[in-house]
Amino acid sequence: MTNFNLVILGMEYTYTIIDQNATSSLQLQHYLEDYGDFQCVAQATDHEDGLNTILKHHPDIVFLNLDHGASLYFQMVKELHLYMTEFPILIGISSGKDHAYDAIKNDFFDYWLLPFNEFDMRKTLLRLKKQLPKEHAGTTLCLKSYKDFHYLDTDEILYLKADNNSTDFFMKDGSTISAFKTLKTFESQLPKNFIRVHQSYILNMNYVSRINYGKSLCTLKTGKMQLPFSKTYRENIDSLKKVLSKNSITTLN
Amino acid sequence: MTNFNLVILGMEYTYTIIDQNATSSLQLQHYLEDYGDFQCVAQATDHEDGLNTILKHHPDIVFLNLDHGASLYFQMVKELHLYMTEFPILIGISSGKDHAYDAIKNDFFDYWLLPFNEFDMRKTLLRLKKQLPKEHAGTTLCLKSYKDFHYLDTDEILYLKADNNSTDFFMKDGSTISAFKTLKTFESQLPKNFIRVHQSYILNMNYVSRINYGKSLCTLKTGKMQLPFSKTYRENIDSLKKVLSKNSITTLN
DNA sequence: GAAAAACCATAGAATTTCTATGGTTTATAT
DNA sequence: ATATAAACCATAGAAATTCTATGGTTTTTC
Repeated sequence: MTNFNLVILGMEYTYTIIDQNATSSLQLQHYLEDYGDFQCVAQATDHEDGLNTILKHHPDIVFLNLDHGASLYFQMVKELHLYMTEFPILIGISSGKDHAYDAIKNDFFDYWLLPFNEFDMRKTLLRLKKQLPKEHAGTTLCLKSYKDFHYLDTDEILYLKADNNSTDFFMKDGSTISAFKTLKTFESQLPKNFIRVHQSYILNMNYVSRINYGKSLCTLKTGKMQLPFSKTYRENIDSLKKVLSKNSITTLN
Repeated sequence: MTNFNLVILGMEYTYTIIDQNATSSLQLQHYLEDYGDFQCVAQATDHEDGLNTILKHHPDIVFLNLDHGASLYFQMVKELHLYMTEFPILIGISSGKDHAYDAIKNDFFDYWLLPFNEFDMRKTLLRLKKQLPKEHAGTTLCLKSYKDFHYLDTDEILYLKADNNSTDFFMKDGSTISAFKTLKTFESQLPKNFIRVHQSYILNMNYVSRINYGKSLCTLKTGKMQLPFSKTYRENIDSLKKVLSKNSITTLN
């Protein structure tokens, strides 16, 4: 079910627009760009070019302007089934409702009336996200020992500390859990909001409230605990800063 | 994703019809009855009753006649979202195409024009089956020993023979594979086309070409091999006969 | 650049999974 | 119905896997 495109590009949906009208095509592109989460992989202006484009790029979504030669487009959609198993999501675009019936018959996901209406578009895209929930990054980690399976919600982990061969998990509720594996092994297993900042520490970005470059310390939201970071992992600290800055207004000097 | 109804009733889809018109409702019911795989769990004649019915029975599919008070039905569909997570498949029915646009906007799966057209209906139902493929009964069996995982396509298994604590699998290609488990354990693990016919045998119905009640023997298609069945498993032999007869013309005396 | 700590390979301990045995129950077939 | 045969079950020891401690090596810290 999960599309290759979605996997390698993270959470983004890829799409293709098939539209004779360059203006509406561009409008749509701009909107989707603003919206985020969508990436244009190709465009086409007629059904033949469109078929080729879809087969070449396997987009997650195909937008079709049905105003000119609708029947050819519907034919194209039927032909697509000959070649594809993972079928793209189809969204029709038209200045009238005349093609709505054929659209539903051809398994279209939605139908937009021109001129574009941001409200309608937003509704469709939200419905799409609801229906195709992207792998919300394995948010649970399993520590197993023999027949014991310990499932941790990674959102509950504040940070990890290396202790020779084993690793201690420090949880939000104050508990600590030990696992007999090196910190390095968890570096690759944990979701990307976990970053290594020190020889002995991996921390959950979601709990960092402060980065002090002078003292080389990160402060956590919970209990104002302080953890060191070091030169080796400077790049990770920078990306941490970038993520944190994204959602805040920086008070500069 | 798998609906509770679907699980306990095997492969059948449950449905509800909401239709003021008793005639079309009955027509639809009859068609679905003939088609098989569909089971009516309730009916309603208006949007209020319909809402209640859907929430009570959680049908897999809801058929809606939109000819009278379409807007009320669309409102009902919107309200449904407040209460349900596993949303039913919606199929609109109408004498005209006027509601097709609203239907697609409300996430309808399909839209049928009255009078009913068997071809259209069949197409929709096949599309539905394609999209919601029922658990096609784990057709592959895994024999594991330590870190060795041996996957068998159950379609390749002719029969199983007990050998004290272990079980021998006799395959289509002539090979035999041993597993250290009793025949009984496989009785429950294998798909339902496997039946126990003897203290020492389980066989794949798909390879049975003959049942001889006089000699208490089953003959297999491959190599004309003969396996005994016994009194204890007489009921299973009868259901085997029933299945085989279903797809053949019996020459009676 | 010295000290500390993570990392890695390995070997023995802990645990689980598998197979053989004998006794018990159930099924077969005359 | 009954003697015979074979599946079934529990169990115990064997085999395989998984885990943890040790010491040596490499990397990191300050």
